[in-house]
Amino acid sequence: MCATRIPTKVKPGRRKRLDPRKPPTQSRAAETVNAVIEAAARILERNGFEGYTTNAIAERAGVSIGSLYQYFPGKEAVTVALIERECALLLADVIKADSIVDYRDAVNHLIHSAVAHQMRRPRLARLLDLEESRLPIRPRIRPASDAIHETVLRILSRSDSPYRGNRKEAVLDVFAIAKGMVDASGEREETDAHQLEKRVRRAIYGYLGMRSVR
Amino acid sequence: MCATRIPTKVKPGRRKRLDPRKPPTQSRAAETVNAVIEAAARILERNGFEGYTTNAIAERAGVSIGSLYQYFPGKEAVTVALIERECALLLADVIKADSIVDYRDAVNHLIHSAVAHQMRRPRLARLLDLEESRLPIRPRIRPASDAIHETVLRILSRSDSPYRGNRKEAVLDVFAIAKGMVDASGEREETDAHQLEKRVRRAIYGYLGMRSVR
DNA sequence: AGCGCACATGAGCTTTTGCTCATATTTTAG
DNA sequence: CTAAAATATGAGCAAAAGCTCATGTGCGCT
Repeated sequence: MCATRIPTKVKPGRRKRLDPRKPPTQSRAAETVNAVIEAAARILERNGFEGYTTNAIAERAGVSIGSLYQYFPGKEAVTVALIERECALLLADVIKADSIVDYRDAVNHLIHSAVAHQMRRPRLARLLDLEESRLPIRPRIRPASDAIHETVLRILSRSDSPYRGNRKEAVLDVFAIAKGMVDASGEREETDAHQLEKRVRRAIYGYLGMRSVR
Repeated sequence: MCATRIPTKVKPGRRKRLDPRKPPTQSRAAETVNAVIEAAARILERNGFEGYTTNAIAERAGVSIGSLYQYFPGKEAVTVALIERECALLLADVIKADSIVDYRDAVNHLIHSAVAHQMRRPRLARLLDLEESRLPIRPRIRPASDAIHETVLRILSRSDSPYRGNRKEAVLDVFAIAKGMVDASGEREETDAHQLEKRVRRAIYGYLGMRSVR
């Protein structure tokens, strides 16, 4: 019963929240949240952006659409959560470079992390990169993203680094090179990570002015 | 009068055409087509994907929505036409590398073309790159795209090229490097093309095993 | 002049998709 | 055991966007 629906007036200027609505407190709620995020990942992997809708995500997750919206204010929030998750995974690996003493080995580890991360779920990684640059989502993803950048910056700033240029710029460029090559490789469905890694090393060594080892 | 609308049954499997519907024969029609393409470019440049709709494109072009659909079977077809146009522009510049005798100069020209192309309308170029990899549009864009790749391949295959690896692979990698760096640079709204060009050269020289000039 | 075809128009229909809310179920706490 | 809080459900609304078609206008040709 009850009255007809009051039209939802949304002021055009109003920004949509991208953070989860309620932090889940019970474990079943946490499961729901995870199921939703993983479902989103699987849909992206299988069908790309085609059919990447909230209803489809909820269905695939085996939860109702209402539940999805209980924890995420909108579709983009799900994507952001997914990006955060993947980003955290990458960070966990990247950060190990700090404990590698040899400069060259540390750089190699960074490159390896990037390539391995993209090769784990290539299509997903590539599509998330696209989404990340398409949406102005930055704020929410920043923490993890910044931590990664800072790690790379730390490596490039070591006393035994031969690099003498603008280091912050170098971090961004190195990222751009790796991302560019690795995404392109994923797009044409290459599978040989080792082979790709060698090529990325060539480009980055060249950029950083490091001599290649024969 | 006449019956109620017969619901347009579209089989899910049916592919949508991406090529223009009718080739315009009169000059006013050609003008319409151009206006639509340029309107699409301007909307992408100004507002990004937000509001990039067929209705908006038609309105901005100063033509009716019906006219748009007379020449383009759908929104994506407009995007494809726009990409083709930009791609042709790039090709026209890239192809000049063939007549540059010195190998290093030729490579530099290629890099310069790529950077200049992206700097001309940075946001547009970047968004089109995104669309290009997001949509499975390849078939229509292939001709121009292939011609560009072949030019690069020709340069890398010259007898005085020191590069000894898999050349087709190198073409793709060089593209990936340039595109990655240049898109990233556009994203953070850099404006110094010359500066960027130098950095791209470092990476590509490194990849190709060319010595940098001091 | 006048016929025919290319071109142009835009109201409005269909589809798609994001999202809400009234209600039901489960869990936790006292 | 019971009440309250957390969680789950899904029919269905609203908005946005894609697209059609009946109709009108202008251009070229004989």
